[in-house]
Amino acid sequence: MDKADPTILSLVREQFPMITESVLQEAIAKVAQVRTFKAGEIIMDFGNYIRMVPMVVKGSIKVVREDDNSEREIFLYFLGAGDTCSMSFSCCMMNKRSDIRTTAEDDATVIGIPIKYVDEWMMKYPSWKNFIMSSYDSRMQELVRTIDSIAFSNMDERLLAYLNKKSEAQNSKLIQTTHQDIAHDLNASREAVSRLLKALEQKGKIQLGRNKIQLL
DNA sequence: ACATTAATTGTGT
DNA sequence: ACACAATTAATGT
Repeated sequence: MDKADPTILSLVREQFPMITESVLQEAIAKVAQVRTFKAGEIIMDFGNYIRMVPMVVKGSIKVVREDDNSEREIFLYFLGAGDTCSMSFSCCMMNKRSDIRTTAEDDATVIGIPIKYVDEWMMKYPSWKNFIMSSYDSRMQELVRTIDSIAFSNMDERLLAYLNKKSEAQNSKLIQTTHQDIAHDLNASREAVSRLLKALEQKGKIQLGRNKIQLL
């Protein structure tokens, strides 16, 4: 057995206070791997098998779904520090390929838990089970809200919700992105996004600049 | 500092 | 959605 990595141990204590049992903290530090991704890098793609369940330590990660046939992509949600990827549970438990793609928004750091432990610890450690369940629950609620906004909201509300989530994920009111990228995430045309953004600017909700959007 | 070019954003149909 | 105009940032001279 390897010994517990002190770096991982302190990361777990800092970012995942929900995990209380120190035996579990040490178990994580023994088996987990730290992985870093540069901004824009693809972490998980469609069709990939999941080997690890990631726990996000730093940066933010964008989760998107691609339509079966074409190149159309649609934004699902962001993961930030302290979050974990609920999709990866269902995938790795069922030993199924990934239905989603995840990319690093910023430079991101995750600690990966090999799937065999994810399962094993469910029985062994109550706080692990609790952690998994509650993050599953909150992700589920967030997904429902996303579906609502796609199904029932106008584009301008969707756009505003997207901007807010992005800002929250990055802990910054200043968003660095292009209209084209937003349009891609929302599965809309770039012109429509530009026009809606300008309308939002005139309502005093945001301030536009090249490659940046300031939330007010 | 100025000109050139590429990328991003704005507008009319 | 398309075509093109205008603006801004980056790069070279």
